[in-house]
This record gives sequence, C-alpha cells and structure tokens, in this order.
Amino acid sequence: MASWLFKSEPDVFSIHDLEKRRREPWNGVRNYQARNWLRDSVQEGDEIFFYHSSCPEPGIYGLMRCSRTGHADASQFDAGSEFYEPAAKLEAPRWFQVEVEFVERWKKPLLLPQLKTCEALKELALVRPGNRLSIMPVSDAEAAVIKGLR
DNA sequence: GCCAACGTTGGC
DNA sequence: GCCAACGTTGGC
Repeated sequence: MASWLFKSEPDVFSIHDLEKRRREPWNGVRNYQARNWLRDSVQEGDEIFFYHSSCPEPGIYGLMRCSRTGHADASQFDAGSEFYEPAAKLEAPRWFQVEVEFVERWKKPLLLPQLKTCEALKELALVRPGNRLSIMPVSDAEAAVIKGLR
C-alpha cells in the first residue's frame, strides 16, 4: 500500500465536504505528472493525506483512501464544465480521476510550518521550493513520520 | 494583493 | 526543438 498527498482549496472542496459525502471523485486534475500517477499508480486502498492549500492555514487536515483506481475524468467531456477538454476523445481520454473515500478528519491539522521544520520530511515534494504538484507520492517512511507528528 | 516559481503554449 | 511570453499556483 502506497501513500499520497492530494491538495485541494478548501473553498472548493474540503475535508469537511468529504466527511459529509463519504466518497467523491477526485477530478479536475490538469497536470500531466499528476495525471500519470492517477492513471497508473494510485491503487485501491492507498492512503491519501488531504492537504488544504490557498487558505489561511495550509496543512494536512485528515486522511482519505482510494476507493476506485484511475478512470476517465468525466469533466473533460462536459462542454459546460470549467475542466472541459475539447481535444480529449472518449476512446482516448486525456485526463484521469480516482475515487476517494473519507477516513478521518484530524481534530488538529498538521500545518505547513510544522511540516517544513521537520528534518525527516525535507525531501517531501510539498515542502520543496516552487513545488506546484497537486498530487504527490509520500514514501512509507514519510507517511509514518507525518502520522507520528500529528 | 504581491510575487516567485514553474508548467504550458505557440511562433519560429 | 528552442525559448520567450503567458497563465497559474500558492504561500505570505
């Protein structure tokens, strides 16, 4: 079982939203590196840290789990969606989504400054300068450290 | 709101 | 295939 970290702007979709809805497609990812992980690597049962970005207190707010592996992101075919991708073909989807399910919301989030000062997490893509990935792998060792910090 | 970093686009 | 311009991300 692998671990991942997914970012979302809480104004758009937060851990509270997922807690209410329990399961949700993780769609709208429009970055090729992230797409490749969604398509090829994220497996059912993988644990995923839920990170809130672009908000007053960025950080990890809880845990979710992959409940369905990569499949075509439906929003690419929806002309009314902000994620519409005219060049995508049904038989050759360009963008992928996974389904996630709620696991737990942390009473106390693990905020970015804590993550940044942790020596054992200095290789984590999240805290590397200029990182812009919305989806990134987390090693087993890093996942253990994150859970230990909480 | 600012701005650094970086991915993407498009002209050549 | 290079690379400048542009747009977006995301912390502060």
